[in-house]
Amino acid sequence: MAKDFVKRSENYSEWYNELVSRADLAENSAVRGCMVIKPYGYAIWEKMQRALDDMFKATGHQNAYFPLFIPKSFLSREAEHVEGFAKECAVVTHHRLMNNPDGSGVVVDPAARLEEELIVRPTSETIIWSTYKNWIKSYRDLPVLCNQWANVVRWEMRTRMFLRTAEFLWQEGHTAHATAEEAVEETKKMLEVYAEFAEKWMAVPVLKGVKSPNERFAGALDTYCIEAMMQDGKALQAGTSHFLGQNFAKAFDVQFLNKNNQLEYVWATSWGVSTRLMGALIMTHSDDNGLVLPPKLAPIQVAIVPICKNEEQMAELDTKINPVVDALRANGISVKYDNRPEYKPGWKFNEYEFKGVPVRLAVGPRDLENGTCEVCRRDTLEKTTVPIEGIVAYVAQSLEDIQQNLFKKAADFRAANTRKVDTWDDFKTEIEKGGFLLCHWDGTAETEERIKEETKATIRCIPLDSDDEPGTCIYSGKPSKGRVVFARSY
RNA sequence: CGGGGUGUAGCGCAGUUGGCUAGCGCGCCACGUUCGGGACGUGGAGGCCGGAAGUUCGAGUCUUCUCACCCCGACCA
Repeated sequence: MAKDFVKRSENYSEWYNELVSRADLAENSAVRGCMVIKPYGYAIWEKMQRALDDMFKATGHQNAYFPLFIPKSFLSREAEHVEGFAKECAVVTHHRLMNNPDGSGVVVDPAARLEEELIVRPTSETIIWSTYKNWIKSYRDLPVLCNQWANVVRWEMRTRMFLRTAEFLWQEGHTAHATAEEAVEETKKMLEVYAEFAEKWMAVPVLKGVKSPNERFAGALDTYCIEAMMQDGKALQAGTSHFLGQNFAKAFDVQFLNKNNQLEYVWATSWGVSTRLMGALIMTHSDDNGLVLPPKLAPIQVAIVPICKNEEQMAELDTKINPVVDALRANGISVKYDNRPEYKPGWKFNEYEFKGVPVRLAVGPRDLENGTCEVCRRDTLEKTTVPIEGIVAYVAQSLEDIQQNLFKKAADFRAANTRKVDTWDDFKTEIEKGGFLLCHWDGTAETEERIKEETKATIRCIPLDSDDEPGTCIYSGKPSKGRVVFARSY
């Protein structure tokens, strides 16, 4: 049991903050709104990166890198785009400091003012499309399928660890295509990649859908998204994939000659997921005993705790356990054998439990006699004593079971908190309970806006796999083509 | 930018109507006993009381100014 750890039911956001800091994932930095991602948290991010990067490569993408700074004039080339980001940009105005004449440290040298200010990228469409102009002349140059792993800055008012920080890490894919159809296909393909990653790796069930015009990315024709449900019933946008049409090609004059020797503007997509996924991961699985990690993303999959009274016993345990460590590692399982004498077993149990290590093995004198070891699963906290002989297979199976079980638990939770609502009165009471509400909507921005004002709920997405029949809008009573997903969100 | 709040040891806090040597818990260091669910004892280290100015014999405490951070609203992956 975690000591002095607030329960989810008591104060969900405090639980989240405490968890992030006590599990050693991240901490606040000296810079407002910016966090330090600690080694354990970063190790999880690296595992996510690795899996995603492999998937991007497998779908034909290459990594590249574009500058952190964007000339101010670039940002304003696409009207909607600048409109969407202008209010949250960090701006570089000078390039030199000087000693303060009064002797108190350094000040900005007024003589070093930049001719044109530079924006710290909030996203890279503009700098990338200004580059693509040089890369693309002919249909033979297409498609361009690039991704970059980068940091971006959005000067947010209210920040929260991983969920919304002023600087965050992400990947952004930027592709260029000869036809609209191909670009749309790319947009959807990457949404599928994100959904697969979320479900297979993170064990987070997601809803695939398209955003209403209101919630669309600034400069996109269509924004596809995956939406996850957190344990407090709120929605979290976990990834987006945008069909940008020819907006950026026109803004940066990127044209190509097609097979008929005619000039055409290039079609674009962009897609991204960020360190926000860490927030999704934490809030989907973790419990009142701390972090719970799906085995596929756990930096340590198995922690082994020896139990002994003295050095001789420890030496004996070492000789028994080291082969087990080797055997597990030979099977691709990441193991931490924690034989530090400074910490007691009970302390270690709590430590690895709080950090979400999926499987813990404990081996003590009792086990030495019986040729067994104790296996404890983090998801269920069940303990079983098993023969040490078949331990590798047993652990491998447990890791798989945990991965499945976490997904199933999350999927069941989502199912239990998703419901159809048909009247406005019901809507107002149901939204207070949290979760996803499937409702008819008349398709207008006005209705969406009203509902948001009155209930703080927004349309999370229009589900892609909706087979719902037409109905009438929950708010206006006007005709609706199908149900959309309403929820309060992060 | 509005409304509310907090700055005292690494972290969490106490500190009375101004009063003499600024405390407590956790953590940290040393030694010993412990070790199957966060051990215990003894000893120890650690402070510009956010910053500046003022009132006073005397300021962590009162006044003014300032800075930073947190919470609630408008913005968002």
